[in-house]
Order: sequence, then C-alpha cells, then structure tokens
Amino acid sequence: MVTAGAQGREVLWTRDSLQSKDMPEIEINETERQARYNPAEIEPKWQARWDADPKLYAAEGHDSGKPKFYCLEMLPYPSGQLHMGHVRNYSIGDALARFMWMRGHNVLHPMGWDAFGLPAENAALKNNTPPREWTLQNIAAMKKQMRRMGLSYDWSTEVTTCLPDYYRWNQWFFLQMYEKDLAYRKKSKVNWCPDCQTVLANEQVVNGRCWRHEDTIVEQRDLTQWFLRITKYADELLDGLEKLDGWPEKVRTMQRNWIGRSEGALVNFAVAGETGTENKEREDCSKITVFTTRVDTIYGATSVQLAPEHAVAKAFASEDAELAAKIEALLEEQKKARESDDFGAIEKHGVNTGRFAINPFNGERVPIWVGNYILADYGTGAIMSVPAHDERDFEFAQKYGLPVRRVIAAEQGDQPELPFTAEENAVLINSREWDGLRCIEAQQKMAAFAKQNGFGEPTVTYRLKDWGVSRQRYWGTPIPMVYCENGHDSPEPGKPRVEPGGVVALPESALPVLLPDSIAITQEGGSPLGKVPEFLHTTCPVCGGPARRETDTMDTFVDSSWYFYRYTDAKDEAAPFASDKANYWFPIDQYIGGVEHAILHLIYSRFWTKVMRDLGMITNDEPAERLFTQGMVIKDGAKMSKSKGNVVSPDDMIARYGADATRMYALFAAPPDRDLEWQEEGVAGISRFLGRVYRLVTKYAETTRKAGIPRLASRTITDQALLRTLHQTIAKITLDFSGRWHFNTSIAAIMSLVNEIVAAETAIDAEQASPVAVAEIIRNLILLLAPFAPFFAAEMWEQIGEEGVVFRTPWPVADEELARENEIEIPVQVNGKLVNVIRVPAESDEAAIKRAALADEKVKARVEGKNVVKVIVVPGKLVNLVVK
RNA sequence: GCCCGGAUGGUGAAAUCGGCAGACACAGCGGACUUAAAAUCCGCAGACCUUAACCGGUCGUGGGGGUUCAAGUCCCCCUCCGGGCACCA
Repeated sequence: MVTAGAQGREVLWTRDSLQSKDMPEIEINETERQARYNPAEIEPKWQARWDADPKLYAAEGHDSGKPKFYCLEMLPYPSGQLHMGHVRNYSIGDALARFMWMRGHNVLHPMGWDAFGLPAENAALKNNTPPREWTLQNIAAMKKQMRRMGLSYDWSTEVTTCLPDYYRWNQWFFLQMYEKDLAYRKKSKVNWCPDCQTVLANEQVVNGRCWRHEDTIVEQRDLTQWFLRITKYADELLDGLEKLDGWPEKVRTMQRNWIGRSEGALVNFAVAGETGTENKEREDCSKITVFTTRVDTIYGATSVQLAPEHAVAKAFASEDAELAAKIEALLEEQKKARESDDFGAIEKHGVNTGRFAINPFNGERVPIWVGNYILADYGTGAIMSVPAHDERDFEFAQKYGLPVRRVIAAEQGDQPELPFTAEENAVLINSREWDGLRCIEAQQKMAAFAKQNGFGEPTVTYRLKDWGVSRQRYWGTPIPMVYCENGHDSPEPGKPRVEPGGVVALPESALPVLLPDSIAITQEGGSPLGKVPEFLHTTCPVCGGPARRETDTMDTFVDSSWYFYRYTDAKDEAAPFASDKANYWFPIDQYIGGVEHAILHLIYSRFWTKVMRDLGMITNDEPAERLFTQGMVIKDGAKMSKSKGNVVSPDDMIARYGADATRMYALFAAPPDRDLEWQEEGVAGISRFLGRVYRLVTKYAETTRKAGIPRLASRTITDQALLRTLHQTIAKITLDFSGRWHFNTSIAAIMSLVNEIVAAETAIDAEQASPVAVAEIIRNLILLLAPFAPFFAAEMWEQIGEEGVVFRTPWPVADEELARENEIEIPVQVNGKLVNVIRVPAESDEAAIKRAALADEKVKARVEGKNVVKVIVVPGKLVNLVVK
C-alpha cells in the first residue's frame, strides 16, 4: 500500500512498461520553474474559497461511523487583536484538528468569545462606545484575523458569551443551583479591588493584589454576596486529579495546593472564668475551638493562640483598651504582610491576653495569646501552640519565654533536637495513658476520644473557599434574583425568610433577564445596574408586589465554566444543550491553552461539570481527558508586553511572510510546551523553505499529474532512496502526532526530506527516477505539510491536479518495507571512544557485526598488540571493544 | 522554606528505550550564477592543541561525585534561571 488513498486503484508498473512510449516522462515546466511562492496571492484566494463553504469544517453526525475527536483551544477574550500567544495556541490546535480529520476522525473544532468583562467597560469610558458595540466590533476584527490565519473552525457553532442566547443559560444554571442549595447569599469578608470597583473571587487575588491590576492591593470588605458551593465538591475535585493523567503534573499539583485539604481535629478549650450564658449582649467566650493536624501533640500545648480578628480576642479587647490597641497593631502587621510578596518572612509578634484556657485532655491551664501569624480565615482562627513540635510555635515560644515540652520521641536511637515535626517512627511520651502510641494512631484515637467526651471531633479543612460570583459591574450576566419589598417568605418550602426584602428566585419563564443596552458607564462605585430604574424596579413573581432586581452581575468565569458544552448544540433554544449531543462529544479529547488558567478556569469548569452531571445533564465526570499547556511566546528574553515595547504583531508577520510561514514558525521554533523566543529571521527562513517546496512541486507538477499514484513494481536506486526517506518521514511525523507533539522535529524531518529531493534533482532530471516515484513523493510531501501550512498545501494540491480537499485526504501510511534500510551504519568504539563507522547489511546478526568490526582497518590498528577483553555488540546501534 | 519545570555551539534547538552529542534551522563565512545586486544553488562551521596542509589528538551537554563496556539521558550532592504555593496550624 502506498497511501491509504491509493487503495483500490492499484496498478502494477514494471520497469519495462515505464520505458514504453505511452508512459509519462519526467516533465519540467520551464515557465513554472521560474514561478515564485507568493503567499499574498495564494492565501486570500483559498481563504475566500473556504469562507464560501460553511460546511467545510463542520463536524459530521453521531452516526458518521468515525471515532469522534473533540479538539479545543481556550476561547479568547475579544480584545480586538490576536497576539502571538493566540497564534501559537491556535496553530497547535489547528495542526492537531487537521491531522485527526486526515486520520479519519469526526472532529469538532469550535471557537467562541469570552465576551463579558471589565475591559469593555473601561473602553466605553475611554471612547464613549457602548460595551456591547465595542465587544462585537472586536469579535468581528478577531474573527477576520482567525480566518486570515486559515484556522479550521466550524463557525456554525460559534459561542459569544455576552449574547442573551448564551447568558440566559448562565441564569438558568444559577436557578438550578439555587434550588439545589449550591448557590446562596451570605454576608462575609470579600476581596475588593478599588481599580475594578468590584469584588473578586479568592482565585483572582494574587499575593494580595488584583489579578488584573498587579499594583493594586485588594481590600477586605464586608458585603452580602452570592456564592457557589464549590466546597461541596472539594473532595471530588481533589480525588479526580489522580485520574487526570492526561493533564500536566504541574496543573494537578497547583489544583491540589489550591484545594488544600488538611485532615485534623477540632478541640474545644474552655476559657477560665467564662460561662457563656450570663450576658446575651456579649460574644460567647466560654470556649475556644482550635484546629490542629497534630492532636497527638496536645499534651505539649503551652498556649492557645488566637488570630487578631478572632471573636474571643475581640471580646477581650472590648473590655481592655490597652489590649485592644495591641491587637489592632498585630492586625495591621498581618495585613501589611499579606500584601507583601513574602508573607512567610514577617517576624512573629504576640500579646498575652492575661486569660487562660483549659486543655480538655489534661485539665492544664494555658495562657491565651493573640498572634500576628494566626490567620482568621483558615481553620477556626485559633490554634494550640506546641513549641516542641512546630517550628513556628517554637520560634514564638523562644521569643516570649513560653515553656517547651517534648511529647513526641523517636522510637529508637538518639532523640532529635527540638523542634521536630516527624510523625514517622515516632511515639508519644509525657502524654499519660497515650504514651507509647505511634503518632498516626494517636491522632485517630485522640480525635475519637474527644468526640466521645464531647469536647472535639475529627475534621477536614480546606483552603478552597466557596466561589463568590457577585460582581458590582455592568458588563456581565444579570443574576436572576429579585428582592420583594413585601418581604414575604421565599416561595421555596423550608427556605427561611430573608430580610429585609424576601429573596425570590425568578421562574424559568422570566429568563433571560436582559442586560439593558443603553447605560451610562461611570467610574463611581456601586453596581451600575442599580442606576437604571427600568431595570431595577420590577414586580415580585410570587406576590406581584413591588420588587427590586439584584443589580450585581456574575463573574465572567461563570461564562467560561461551561461554554465548551454549548459548542455541541450552540443553537439550542430550549436548553443549554441537548444531553445526547454533549454525551457524544464529551469529554474533550484535547484541550489546549495557557497554564495561567490552572486554578481559575480549569477548577471552575471541573466544578461546573460535576454540577451538571448531578443535574442529570451529562454523564462525564471531568470536562477534558487531556490538557496541554503551551509555553509563552517571548521576545528578547521577556514576555511580550506593550510596556516593554517588544510586541510582535501577528498581522505584521502575516503581511510580510504569510499565515502559513507564521504558523509554521510558531511550531518549528521550539517544542510547544516550552517558551518560544520569537525571531523574525526564523519566520523568513520558513518562508524560504516553503518557496523551495513551491519550486519543487511546480517543477514536477506535470509529472505528478500524469503519473497518478499507481504502485511501482521495480525501482531505480534514486527511487528507492527517496521513497525510503519519504516513508521514514511519514512514520516519524505520525508518531509525533500521537502524543509528544514535538512539531519542531516533524517540520525538521520534512525539511530533510525536501533537502534530499532537491539534492536528487539532477538524477531525477536525467531520468534516473521513475515518474511514478516522483509523483508519490510530491503527493505525499504535500499531505505531510497540510496540517502545518494549509493554504500552501491546498494550492500545491490543486497544482498537481488533485480535486479533493487536501486536508480531508487520508493521511499517508508509512510503508515499513519501503522505509527499511538495506545497509546501516554502525559506530565502532574502542574503550568507549569512537574509532570508525562501518557499513553492514541491515539484517546482520551480532556475530556478523562483530566480524565486520574486527576486520575494519582502523579498528585493527587500534587493537593491535592489545588484548580484547570484551566485545559489546548492540545490533543496529554500535560495537564497543574493551581492550587492555 | 516546600513543590514543579529548565540549563546542550554565536542563536532557536535535536538526540522519543543508557549507545556516533549538536539533526533541522537562524545568524555568519566561502564559492557558483549575475555587468551588479537580489533571489537561487553548492560548500564550511563546538572549543582547543598540532600541522604549511592533509592527518592526528585533547576537551566538551550548569558544577562536583557515583553506577556502567558506554551517561546530555540513571543515582547522590550543589549552583543558577523560570513558574507555582507559602506563618495553612
């Protein structure tokens, strides 16, 4: 078999028949030989043809009989300009999608727009253009750029998240979640970005700063907000990572850290002198609940440490002005530290409250301190301090002269110096009836004991917090809730009355809640929607009385949490998507994007998938089977940015060298997972390479056209050599596509093949090659280039007289027989040093190779007069003679 | 501090399973073609030593040690760069 496409029309030619008169001769077209590769002409020509065929890249039906392949690149924010990072991302995805098509898969390769978000509002302020208009213009511009790049998207499934036919389903999901108690409202401390004028999710705060404003310190505000209960899925999100072996380890580790599961125990310390019942006005201070992962060390606790914001600390402070001032100072230190880049480095400070807590295990009275290193938002905001077995506690105890008591000892051998934290091979001491137990065992037994006796319990805490989705911005999905001014009970049975107005979920029939179009965007605080009376004022769907709409909009990460499901059924007006369609395409076979979304989009969308599964909409547990995170595009050693002035515009590159050369360079310059240094000379080099191929193909186009693709029965030496390289190249590239994706080496292999053909031109022109072999080589060369340079391949395909669509032509299959070498080169080493390279028949066995190596003159000279101690022969690889 | 990457010629990189280090390009140099240039084609090209030249030799994948007939690749220690997490109890 020559190519899969040749099946069924095999003709056997012989050398004799080739020489007969009616057989094609090698033809060289002198005018075409002069032809120059001109992407500026070729690319728009094919773009126009492809644009005219909306079905060209459309996926086939579920009954196509082909295996499905869902190839997805992360959808962009429509800034109005593609940057090189996009070009790289899409070049990778497009090569893969085209390859999978050629391999006979039913491919879904969609694109869309993450179109809500703050930049549209900022642009509106600056240019006085409504966000909607600005966004839609940008989408049009970027779509044009994508078409110019020749990307194989099925635009019939395009998703634009800022349009009501999409965002209405955000609202629908919100109502579903509200009903299932996965969406709820609560007052809490939230992150506020003064620049964005909105609340941010924890995931959007980086080192205490806004993810969009690196210099802006995020403030903490007490606000009532909507949350999605992602923590309900914390364990599943964590455990699921184990099975995601098609995801980069780096991303899995980041998510593991982010979820931050920690097993431990809660233990109540009674506060001496507090009963907790006598004063209703005062916070209940009768006990302090600490969280610890090392309850086995509790006999070594020599103080209890509270966060400066702990309720008990506040209560104590309210009765003691001096203490209050000190605690306030600790809080300030902590806040400052959290805003700085190295939070871990600040010096520990504390203040003794003068009060005591009682250790429920041994009844010991220990002092209650407030420490600047205790965080209110982790665990319970209170810890037991065990200086002997915790480095931080040790440092603190040394500083303030608190006692250090060893309660853990090594099972055998020397006792390690304090503090030591090991739990392996360590046992309890100084812990009464628990003495001698191993740490791990003691942790379980002591937590169970605390539970039995009502002063504690085993527990699990997470770093992951519920996802705050309310945003005090205009350009987002309106949250489909109203506040009834009659303040009646919520219509849901069992749901408590919420004050001041009843919180009422809109019925599905009221969707979509449309975002008003004309609105004055200002920089003032507060939700812009609150200033639009016709939006704000509505009626309660339960009692018909006056009601106010929720004026916050949803975080844009809601939009991107499920967009890829919508692609499978983008026009559905009755549901977000039809289950059977999603179930056919999901999970995504390959998801490709930047690593910057590792704990934002990629954790939210995993959560959303699990919610949809529990709603019975889909059957998959995870959205994407495999994830690939490409490296950054850099220039002069730094990430491209306007401020550094090192931005290379894709439009420029395409104008100068064409889309094919630009795309191919993005794949050639580095393996896709590594950072890529953009060098324009490299793009020029690829352009020259395509020119070389162009001349080659046009020169032999006539030959190729006439010769067709029959099977050769006998071959010249030139035929054999060229076909061997061709089939080795096919095998190599097919392998690269199967997982490693080192397209840089795929393209290098094509270049080598082309170099070899060019070097053989003299022989070919002297008719030392058969037209049939030339035709096979030219034809397959074009097919190999099709995933990387689609415009170019289409043009070349047409020039050799093919009428079909090149990237729907079956991918060539490597013929092992043709690829096999007759003779191979074997390096011969003496004591590990290369001495010579010998040629032996490919099928030579160990003995034959050994004989050939020992017979070699250079080797003989080197071995002369010495003792050959050992001969190592690795067939097909090398020979090493050990001599003394 | 912890976790994940990475370090190979002037540059981007290759070596997929422990087997010829530097494929393929970029930049450079030399030549052919040309009145000339561009384009194209051919060739050279890790460093050092030796030689008139060929030939030949030594060193060489961030540093040090180890395993092996054989190490860019495996093991131990260290340095630097990038990224993530971080008083998380």
